[in-house]
Amino acid sequence: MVIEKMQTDKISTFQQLCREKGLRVTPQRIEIFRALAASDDHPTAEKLHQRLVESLPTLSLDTVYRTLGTFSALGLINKVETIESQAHFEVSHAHHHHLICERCKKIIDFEWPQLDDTDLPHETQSLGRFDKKSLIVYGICRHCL
Amino acid sequence: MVIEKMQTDKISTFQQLCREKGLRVTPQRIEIFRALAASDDHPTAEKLHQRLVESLPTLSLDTVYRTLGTFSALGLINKVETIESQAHFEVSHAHHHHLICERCKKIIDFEWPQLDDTDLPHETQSLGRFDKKSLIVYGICRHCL
DNA sequence: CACTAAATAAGAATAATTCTTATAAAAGAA
DNA sequence: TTCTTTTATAAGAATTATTCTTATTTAGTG
Ligand SMILES: [Mn+2]
Ligand SMILES: [Mn+2]
Ligand SMILES: [Zn+2]
Ligand SMILES: [Zn+2]
Repeated sequence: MVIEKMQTDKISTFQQLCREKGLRVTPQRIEIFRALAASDDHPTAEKLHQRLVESLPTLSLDTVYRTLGTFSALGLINKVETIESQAHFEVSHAHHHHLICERCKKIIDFEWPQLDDTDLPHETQSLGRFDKKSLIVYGICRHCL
Repeated sequence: MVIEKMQTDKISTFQQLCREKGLRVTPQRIEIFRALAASDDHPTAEKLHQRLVESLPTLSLDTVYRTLGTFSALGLINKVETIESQAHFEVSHAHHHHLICERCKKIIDFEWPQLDDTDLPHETQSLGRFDKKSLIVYGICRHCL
């Protein structure tokens, strides 16, 4: 119930934002956003498409890619960096970092405000203006241990 | 001169390691390793190939990919994680992190031993056994500022 | 030198992503 | 609502990045 409400809120905030940015609110965009927001993993475009064709049988994979690109440009979602060939996505939320299991490739969120608040080492100052920290920690998840 | 010596050392260490691992020392492997070790950027397979065809005109792109894969499996080189489509590579050296310029996409190394030595937040303990930290910091390099 | 296993070149194949174009449908106006 | 304009979509073609297949070459070894 609370969860459903959160979902509804997320969706209407999303629709709001689309209108502000001059983007049309299409069923495809709503469903793609909803599906990604409902994911607790970090799905690929392909995976999302697989999940969505159930409810939108004519949805094309291209639309998923195109829409994820649009959302990403708006900062609504993030492309998660990994060394894998397929890109992974997530709805933007509280800034966080990722654990990646080297065996099953699962991506797990965790927060580390202490790191976020720490300044980079002094010598980086001369290299440019850098800020957004994204930490990836590799290891083995508890299911694979 | 000192640099040349370092290079020679790197190459012979490399040859040593190949033999230990039962890998044949081929001109292609030597040159690919040399080219990557001589790079101060983080080239893609394609970029490396472009650089190498000058000295090895028959070198195939496939060999570059295959060889980088082999080296990577040995831990001799690293695939650098970015959200870009093409993979970037570097010869393994002192553990370090990366600054990525959002404008020119340049990848810049920096070290942060303090981060390396800091334990992850307590709540990650239950998620598995994670250790290898890889920090990417996004921003604008000084040339693009 | 001769043998054998491993590596390579070349091009075909595959996987991931993006592009092209004809059609559909949102948003806004009448 | 209906009409108009503009944007988004579906479908499949195209492109890009990477990997595979196979015939040939070569490193390592005796
Ligand atoms: Mn995440
Ligand atoms: Mn590096
Ligand atoms: Zn795992
Ligand atoms: Zn730059």
